[in-house]
Amino acid sequence: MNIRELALRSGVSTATVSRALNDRAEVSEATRDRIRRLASELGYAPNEPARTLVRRRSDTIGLVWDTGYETLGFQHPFLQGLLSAVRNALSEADYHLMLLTTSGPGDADTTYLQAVRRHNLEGVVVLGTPADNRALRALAASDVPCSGIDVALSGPRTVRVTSDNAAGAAAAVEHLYAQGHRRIATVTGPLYLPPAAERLAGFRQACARLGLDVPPEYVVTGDFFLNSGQDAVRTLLATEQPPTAVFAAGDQMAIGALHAAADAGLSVPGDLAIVGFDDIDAASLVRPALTTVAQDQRALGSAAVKALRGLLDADPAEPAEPWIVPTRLVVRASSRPGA
Amino acid sequence: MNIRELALRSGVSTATVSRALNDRAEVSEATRDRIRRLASELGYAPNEPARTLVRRRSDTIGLVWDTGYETLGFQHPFLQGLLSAVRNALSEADYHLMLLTTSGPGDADTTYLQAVRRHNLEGVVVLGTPADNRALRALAASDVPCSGIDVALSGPRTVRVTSDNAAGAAAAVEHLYAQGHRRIATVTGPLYLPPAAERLAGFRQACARLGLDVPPEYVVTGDFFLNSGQDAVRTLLATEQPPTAVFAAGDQMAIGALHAAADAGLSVPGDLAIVGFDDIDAASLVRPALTTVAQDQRALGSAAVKALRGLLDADPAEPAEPWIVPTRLVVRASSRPGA
DNA sequence: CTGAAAGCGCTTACAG
DNA sequence: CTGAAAGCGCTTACAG
Repeated sequence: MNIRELALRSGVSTATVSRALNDRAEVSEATRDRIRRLASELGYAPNEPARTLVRRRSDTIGLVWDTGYETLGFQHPFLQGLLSAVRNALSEADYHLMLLTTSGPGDADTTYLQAVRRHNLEGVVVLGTPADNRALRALAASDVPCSGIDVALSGPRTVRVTSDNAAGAAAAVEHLYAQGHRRIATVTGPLYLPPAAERLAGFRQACARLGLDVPPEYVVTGDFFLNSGQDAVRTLLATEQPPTAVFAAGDQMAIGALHAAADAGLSVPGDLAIVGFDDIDAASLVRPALTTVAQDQRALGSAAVKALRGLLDADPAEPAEPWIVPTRLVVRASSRPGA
Repeated sequence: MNIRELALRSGVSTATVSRALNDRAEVSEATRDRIRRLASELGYAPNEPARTLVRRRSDTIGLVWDTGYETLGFQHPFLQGLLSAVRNALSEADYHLMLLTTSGPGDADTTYLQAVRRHNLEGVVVLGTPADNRALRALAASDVPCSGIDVALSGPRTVRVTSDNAAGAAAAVEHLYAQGHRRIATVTGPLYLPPAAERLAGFRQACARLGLDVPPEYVVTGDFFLNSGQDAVRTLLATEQPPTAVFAAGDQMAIGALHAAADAGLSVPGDLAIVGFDDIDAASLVRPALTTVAQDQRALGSAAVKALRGLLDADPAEPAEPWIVPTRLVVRASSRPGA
């Protein structure tokens, strides 16, 4: 069933069918309704490749989801929910979604860009990928609109979407302060990563605002993985004036902190309160359940899509402002004295 | 840059360019090499929609990833890794991947099927979706080849890919037996789900083989979520002859079991050994770290792709055999006495 | 081994 | 408001 058959059956030309189906103003209401009814009766579905060919646009967005082959390094703890959110936001905006890959470990040079050209993709959303790969750099440097969630893409038509890391960290500190804590330490992520740096900045600002002293030994650098959190808290507990609360800039590190506290015979939150960041699945599974700064995956996904659409309409000359998405503090047992 | 320009620059016809780029036998080696070199110099990328239009095939596979809008119910604990695996396997086989959605909560009738027709998709991989939705049923019932990972699709050209649940459960029992346990209980998933039923069957078979008695109260039905595991173990510990080991058919339930043991003042694995299934992230984050039957996500992904390709070539009349992927027991502290 | 031509299924000026 | 015609960028019999 193609448009010609449908035209024959409706007794009009293919041009009229096309106009009816695409809701063009020129077609009379009666004809339009008749054709549409017939189309859905016959189960007619327009051939998208043909439409793309002639319209020179595909209504399709590409998705870069990780660095291809075997990079385990830094992975978003919640890529899954993020992907759903992006998918939903995109389909609400009537876009299709194509998953992009670099074909293999080696030749990953302009593969993303090639895919974009080949399929007439209108833009790309980049999720939780280390930005240091050639294919991605080439893509960002091109004129293809790219929206990166927690990825700082550098290029003429790129935009970054991120949680409000600073405000989230500050909320964690304020919460601990409200519980009576005055000696609050932090375990950071690798500071060359923007989210890690921003969370630390938010931590410092909040402490300053509240008049809390942050001795240098209260800031320990981790790597977002469990062991680094455990080591960091071990170190913190060995200081002369150990903290009574720790803000870990990622949930895995916070869980490591939980383990270190247990190893030291400390009760959480009684002897040491702990707050994480992200709200990964494990945060609500461990014991005590982890208080954490939750990222709003759905909002991130829809912001990424909105940001991308902004890019599509915008003047390419003007750099796009980053989109900052609010976080939400989820208080659980690891910081709640009453628990 | 399109094929006409490239043809002009190479001094041959578009037909010859097409043949060279598609590696047809009729073209002379010299011409082919010259054209290919020029193409990559000029950064020529063929227009896929145009190719799809004329070839009537898109080299693209669709992916159904969940039931669209807001179904939280049963979610694969590791959809993320699975998706990467499918993506990699597909791109190795030179297929592109399109993410499919039902447009919204209501009108999800033939949306998947429509998308397949519109985009000329050659098949669909279905991941961790409750199969009880109309769009998916319509898709499975059609002549579109569908490969479901842990989803039993019913239709003429469908195939199921799944972990070897029975063998995995049996391996868990054998491991516990080898540690000296003779009173082993299980917490199952909802038994209308094939994986849950198969894990229980494997558990029973292994017990029978080893001559272990399984009193009825040693089989408790859960729902794959944490609380049900916790409740189940509470119940088990209240029996006259409490088990010394528990096999939980999912990691979340196993973590719940850990909590129940802790609540009862029991040490794990000393007083109660616990083994889970899946190897979700949290399994290695909790304490004691969880012994579990790991599903091989990469193998599942590539099996899904192979199964789908098998379907593409196969005689539609013959029902496809399910693909069964081996699991791997990951021994951690929750069952290792020495730990 | 190569080229001229037809055609894949649509959309969109252009003319009426 | 509608139709005839051109054309989007490719591939593939067909002829040579």
